[in-house]
Amino acid sequence: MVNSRPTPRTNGATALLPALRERIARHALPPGTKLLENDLAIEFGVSRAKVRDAFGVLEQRGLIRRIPNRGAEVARLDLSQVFEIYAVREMLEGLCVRLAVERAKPQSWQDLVQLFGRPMEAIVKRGEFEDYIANLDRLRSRTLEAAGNGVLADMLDSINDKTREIQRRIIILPGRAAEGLQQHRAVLAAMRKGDAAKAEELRRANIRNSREYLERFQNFVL
Amino acid sequence: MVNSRPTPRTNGATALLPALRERIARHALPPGTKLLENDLAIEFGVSRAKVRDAFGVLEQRGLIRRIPNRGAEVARLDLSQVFEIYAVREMLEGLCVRLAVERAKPQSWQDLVQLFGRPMEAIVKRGEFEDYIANLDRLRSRTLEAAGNGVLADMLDSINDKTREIQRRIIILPGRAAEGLQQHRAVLAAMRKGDAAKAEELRRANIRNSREYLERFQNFVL
DNA sequence: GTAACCAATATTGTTGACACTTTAGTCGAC
DNA sequence: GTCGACTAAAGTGTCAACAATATTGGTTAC
Repeated sequence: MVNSRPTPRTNGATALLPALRERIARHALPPGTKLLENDLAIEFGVSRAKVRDAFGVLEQRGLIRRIPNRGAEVARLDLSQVFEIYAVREMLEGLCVRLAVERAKPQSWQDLVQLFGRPMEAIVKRGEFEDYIANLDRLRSRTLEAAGNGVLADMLDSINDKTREIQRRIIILPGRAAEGLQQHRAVLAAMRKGDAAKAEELRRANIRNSREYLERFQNFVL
Repeated sequence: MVNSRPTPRTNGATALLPALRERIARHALPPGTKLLENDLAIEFGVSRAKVRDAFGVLEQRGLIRRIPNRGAEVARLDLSQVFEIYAVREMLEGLCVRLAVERAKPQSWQDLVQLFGRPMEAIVKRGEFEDYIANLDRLRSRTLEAAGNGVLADMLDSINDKTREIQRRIIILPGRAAEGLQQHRAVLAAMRKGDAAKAEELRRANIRNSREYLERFQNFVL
């Protein structure tokens, strides 16, 4: 049994897919959870066929695994897959930042530069990880938007779904948030100056660094 | 009506999805072609539901476009999307070559170095584009395999499906095959020496160059 | 006590019928 | 002759019943 709330009364049909994506990404449905077509159909008030359709999409995105006649379960990422993702992510996030800098006016980053100054420092000091992550997402989505590349956006989205929870666990590792903040500041400084190449390299270094934390603390994170 | 052969007597159910992918990628089904669920169900000897499932996957991969109640048609790539793909492709193919060089023994590329010497030169001279492309695919799949990154492989596969036909048209542009061959040789030389960084940069330059051809001859290609 | 079997149940897979939407064509008013 | 409303046809979307497969729990033989 997955979840016995009667219904989270949003419009079921439309909400099904995004809702599942969300739950899987945040590990509200942790890896290995069996997904029963009937239960979900009832919970969301849709037919089983629709649930099946949604499963198809989720499988394609690599969020669930389906075994014929045995149903679907939330996909488990093993360490090697995570590292594979990191290698790709480093390239794509770097590209994203570079494109964003090339296409947007340097002063358009000013508000983010400021946000990542004192306010973020305070957030890190107080250990307010939720706010930290929310601001990181803000930076991320602003950059993606400025990059103006839909294909890239799709790929990064897909990667993000799979590693959101892992990123959260890395952020709360000792010293990581503070170190990450320094790096994001450096990236933003380069963006603010309009130095696309430098911003790209700094962003890549930032992701490599995050990856190193994962490597060091992998037992804790996975 | 899409195709009225009674059945291409492979096992329908299994063959449906790859077959459609193939036909779309080679423009056997050109962009804009309407795909009728019933016709395909009959042609492949499967139920409409299966066709629908396959459509779901194809839509997710960006190969077809579905409009509610109006059916599915082969997706049209406009120029801006193609350039978006090229930006991503440059990064990912570069990564792919770098990983391959880092993980494989340098001498493992020897046979490809030789293939891309005299034999390929002769192929280019004679304008045997099919063979040229076949060998390019060989290089490509060897590199992907050596890179050993499944996530990357999926993404490049997906990109390839969408741009296979365009790449073919670029290759037959005046001078492109010869120029491309020089570049691939340079990449392979770096790979053979085990110089991952150089191989990556050369591969990226190769793709940028291909992109420039597209830019220059876009009216002919699209 | 354990292992092998079997029946009962739960779950997924498939099918066909039906409802809804769009499209194309026809007829008639102006 | 042209425009619009109506009708018929074609195609997609939905659902519920049915079939096939896997799982569970209990029973028996050893």
